[in-house]
Amino acid sequence: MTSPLNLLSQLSLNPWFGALPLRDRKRMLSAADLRSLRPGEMLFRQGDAPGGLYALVQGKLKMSTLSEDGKEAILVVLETGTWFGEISLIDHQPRTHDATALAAAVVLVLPQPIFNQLMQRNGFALAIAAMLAARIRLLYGIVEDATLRSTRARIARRLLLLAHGDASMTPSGRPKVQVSQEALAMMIGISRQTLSKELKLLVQKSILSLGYRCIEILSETKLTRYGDE
Amino acid sequence: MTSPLNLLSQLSLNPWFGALPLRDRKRMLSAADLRSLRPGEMLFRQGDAPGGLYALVQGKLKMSTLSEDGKEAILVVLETGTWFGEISLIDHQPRTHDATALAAAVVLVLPQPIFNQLMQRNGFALAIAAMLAARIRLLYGIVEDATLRSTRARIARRLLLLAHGDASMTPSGRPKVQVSQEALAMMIGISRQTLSKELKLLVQKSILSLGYRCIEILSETKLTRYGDE
DNA sequence: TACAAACTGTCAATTCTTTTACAATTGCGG
DNA sequence: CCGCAATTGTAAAAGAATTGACAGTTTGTA
Repeated sequence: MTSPLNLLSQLSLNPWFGALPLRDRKRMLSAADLRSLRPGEMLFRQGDAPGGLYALVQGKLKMSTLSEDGKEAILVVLETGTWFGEISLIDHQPRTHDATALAAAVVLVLPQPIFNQLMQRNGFALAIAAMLAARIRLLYGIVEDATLRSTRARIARRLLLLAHGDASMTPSGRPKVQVSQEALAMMIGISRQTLSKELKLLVQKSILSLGYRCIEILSETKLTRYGDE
Repeated sequence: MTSPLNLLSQLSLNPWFGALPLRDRKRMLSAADLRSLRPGEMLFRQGDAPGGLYALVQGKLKMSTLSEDGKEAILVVLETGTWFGEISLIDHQPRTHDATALAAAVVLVLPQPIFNQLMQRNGFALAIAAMLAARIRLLYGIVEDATLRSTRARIARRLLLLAHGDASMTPSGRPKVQVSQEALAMMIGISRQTLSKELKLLVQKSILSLGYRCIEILSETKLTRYGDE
């Protein structure tokens, strides 16, 4: 399952990693270590010193921050294949978020020195720049949603975002978002109750169907329209 | 005022640009054109094809997006010396925001081909990566504020953010934020009336003093405490 | 200098969210 | 397979923000 060869092909499914020259990819895998996390275990905390570049090999990780008064904001839930943690490596500043395993997880850890070496190669630096640009576009979208869209529209848009980032599909081919309503509410920045009410509304319109820790999108088309206000 | 030499020293006040090797800085300036904008004129629009890398030489620019129903969200108001517009150059995707001159402005335009050439040099690519990382940290902060802080705290924090990005100081050395309340409200994502009420409250506590299109911060310390909820 | 346009202050009515509280359901570990 | 912990559904009361409306203020400019 985690033999070097399978790992290479599995991680290469990620478009960013897959587009790197084979040489770089092999170099990264051979220099990296695997680390297992139990559910609830933290990979790093906000404020920690940078430790390395990570790839999520198995399981789910949430990136979140806590406010002084104990409220939690979830920035994103990472899916298998995602690379993350590069910001701290680039600017040598503390980690911006807590990274916590939601389920048993395995991450690949590329030590900082190796990352620094790779960054000396211009092709790799350009690839990292492209990754950063993608992150920024994503964040622009989130900021835009937060500042000028209604709660209703933000729910729809976040669901679509999760559906795309998330590979898990139902047998019927419909996207299934596997997050608790509580966590989803924390991503959007609203209360669980408000979210619950809005979701019910979407169920009535047969745009969604709800399960335990799981939201199935029945009609992406309708949901998109819903997200346009 | 805009002679090549003055331009170099003026733009070098910006930490990012100032840290580039002199050779790169000269190369950039000699390859770039100046462009003047009248108040209200747009440098580019959301959805436009990438045109170049920009530096604001004089005046003020706002970066904003419009929603379908006509509401405007201002991401940021750029101050003199800021470089911007790099995302589209990196990922070759359309511009993410509208860029509009708030006052008569002058921008430096570095054509895309020159930018691409520079990116071939690893030192420059690393500098761009650092710039992107800084953008991402800023955005993380904005997202965090939007999702888990009260309106009150967000106002305080955004004022502090503007005060730092903004070089304009009063004779007494206190930071003065020169933005209309309407624009500030659009950045935070609240209505002008709500903002006005909160600002008055801050005036009563002698943390701020208000003028026409201008907010003076009397006590950064108190304002910071206020922003911590 | 007088006028128009842009900006600010304030209020009441309305809409939207959170909070608090509790019942019902689901899933997993022993 | 039973029970506990996590999750979801719902409702009423309280709290906040938006909307719409209008008066007062400042600025620049004709």
